[in-house]
Amino acid sequence: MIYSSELIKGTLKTIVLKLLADNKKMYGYEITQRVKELTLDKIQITEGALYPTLHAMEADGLVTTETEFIGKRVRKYYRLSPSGKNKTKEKVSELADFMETMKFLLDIKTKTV
Amino acid sequence: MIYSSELIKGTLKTIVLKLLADNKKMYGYEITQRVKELTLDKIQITEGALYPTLHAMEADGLVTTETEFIGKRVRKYYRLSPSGKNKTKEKVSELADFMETMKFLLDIKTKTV
DNA sequence: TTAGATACATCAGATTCTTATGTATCTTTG
DNA sequence: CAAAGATACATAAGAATCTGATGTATCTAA
Repeated sequence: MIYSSELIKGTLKTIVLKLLADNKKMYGYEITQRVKELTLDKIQITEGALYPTLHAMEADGLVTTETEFIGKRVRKYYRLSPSGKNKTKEKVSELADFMETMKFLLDIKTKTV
Repeated sequence: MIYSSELIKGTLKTIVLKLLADNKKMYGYEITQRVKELTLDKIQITEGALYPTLHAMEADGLVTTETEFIGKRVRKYYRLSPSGKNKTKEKVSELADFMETMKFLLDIKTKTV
């Protein structure tokens, strides 16, 4: 089962930030594979969604980049900046909080009508 | 604190379905207020987002509607259809599953680099 | 009487994802 | 060794969905 894409909307940035916080530096393709692997294929980040997001994060100063060559092939590594680290904390705790709220909403049993 | 709007994207439909499952019938404005109240103002559904969603759910046969007059003012009640009830189960369990996965992702401590 | 709440609805613009396309290299397999 | 598949980047048209504004109308409380 793969989660419907709407569900993943809004969490992509948080996922990427968290992965970068745990792994010092990662490149785009690696992020897509890592997420796929960690979630047993249930979350599949497409490159069309990821690359623009990474570029936006770079433009926002949340990450810095380093280009590395593996043979003749280029790899672009992303690394959290200090403000990216702060952003990660914010986003992760906001998502954790949000999930608590959603859990509460979904468990409501009391009929009010 | 109000959750960033991206976070709520993708869960709106599920929230509405679940509320309808717990409350037989509700009208649009009531849904916005109930969510606001249940989440202590942390989730605020705007009418611009809600009404198109309700209309789409009606077009999809997930809900039926009844119009009622309160004085001279109209109220449009929404009620789950049988397929809407099934959809609710699907959506709620998918979201619960997704949240488990996200929790796991956000808690990853093992550094792999 | 006037501001705020109740209650519906639509829509331009913004954001963000999907899907496809494009380029290029490396590796595995028949 | 040729072809397919994986690795790795990137962009872009179109779709979907939300924001924020606007519009209409009624009811209630100050």
